[in-house]
Amino acid sequence: MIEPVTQNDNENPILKALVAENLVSDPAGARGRLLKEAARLFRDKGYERTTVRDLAAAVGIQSGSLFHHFRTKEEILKAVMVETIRLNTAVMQQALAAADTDRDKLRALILCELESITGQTGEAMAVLVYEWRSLSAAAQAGVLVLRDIYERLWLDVLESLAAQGVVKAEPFVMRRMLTGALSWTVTWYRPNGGMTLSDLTDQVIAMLRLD
Amino acid sequence: MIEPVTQNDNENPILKALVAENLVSDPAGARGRLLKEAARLFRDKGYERTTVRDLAAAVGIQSGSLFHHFRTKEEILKAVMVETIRLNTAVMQQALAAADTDRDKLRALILCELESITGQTGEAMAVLVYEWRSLSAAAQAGVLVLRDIYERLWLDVLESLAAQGVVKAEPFVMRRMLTGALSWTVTWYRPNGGMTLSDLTDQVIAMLRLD
DNA sequence: CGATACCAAGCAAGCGCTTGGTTTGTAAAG
DNA sequence: CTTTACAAACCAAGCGCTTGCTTGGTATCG
Repeated sequence: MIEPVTQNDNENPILKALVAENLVSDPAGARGRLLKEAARLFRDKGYERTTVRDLAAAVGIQSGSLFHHFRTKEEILKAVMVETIRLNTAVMQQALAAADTDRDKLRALILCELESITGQTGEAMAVLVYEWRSLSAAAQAGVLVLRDIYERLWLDVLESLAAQGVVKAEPFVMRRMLTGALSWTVTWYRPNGGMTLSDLTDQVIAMLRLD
Repeated sequence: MIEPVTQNDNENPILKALVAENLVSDPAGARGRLLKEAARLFRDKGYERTTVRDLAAAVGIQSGSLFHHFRTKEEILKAVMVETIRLNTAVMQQALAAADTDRDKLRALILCELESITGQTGEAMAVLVYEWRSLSAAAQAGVLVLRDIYERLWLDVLESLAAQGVVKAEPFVMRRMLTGALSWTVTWYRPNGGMTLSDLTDQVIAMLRLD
């Protein structure tokens, strides 16, 4: 059996709410643990290089037993993406609500996305970005609906800043540039390198000359 | 035999010079044609999803015949990266020489990189960025030497702009952000979408508030 | 005539996934 | 409190296929 693990996702209330609504798998449960390990493996090695035997070994079961929980390997990838985007959308909405000005909101968005891409908890966001083409067209369509909601959060803030003249570039272009810039951090940023994610956020703000 | 193709890489003098020095394979020759097709396939489908049979079919030979030109599949990936970086370094150096101010130089760098990432001719730059982890550690080290030269071109300009107070972020952080932002365009930018690469460059400049 | 470029065939390994059967947790029935 | 029943979770084995790569032989050409 996939051993139940002592809850170290320390009581995140947002996560708990989503688990209660059955929108995200409990990370202490079998399915949740598998998805978490899958996210880490997919991020580190890529979807194609990760075998079902790797996935099974990561949670201590036989490869065939995986297919008791998921019908295909791709279904695992899709589940990682769907649950990740749900969690991060919820986290972001809360961070936005806590920010007053549009500038603060943009900073909150940047910090949130950095945390979800490079952080320990949300290793799956990078998967969502870089393994997109590994997903079949049919599965992509399903995830896209959720993704649009997420992107809306960004565009609303950027469009507001553009209306104020603070941002000069086209919001949708700028968002895509930021997507690339922030997700790319996963390849080079290391938390123990003397630079915190808050520092990194400040650097992005400085680059955009929004301070 | 890999059919020699009528030279449609229309007499690019930089390319010709590199071919003459044996630093880059002639795209009209067998090896060059293969590398070009490989770059396209790797960019579009990813290294892992591209099989040696795909590569062979793209140039009209049997899969086994590939190994007459390259010892392993990975050697093809490395060759694509090495030749790409050599070509793009040369192209960039020329573009830099033609620019007067540091602002103009940065604009030239951005436009060059966009062209090499999304353009028809240099489809391989995206491979260099996104298939990096598919390369073995040993091969990475070899390519890294060339990559450092390329990155130096960027850092020199950014450090100069930082010294002038035009750029507020740390140059090396900013370069990495730009790497991500620019390479990510390969996933969404389409040349026939009403936006030229020059327009896109302007958007980046506007985002950085350098106009 | 020798080197170069290729083909036809196929090997060993690894892939995603299936199968048939066993263990384990749960809960009602005796 | 035990027994019985059953579904969910898992294992051991392996199937069919694809993968990167090898081999032995054959054209082609200076």
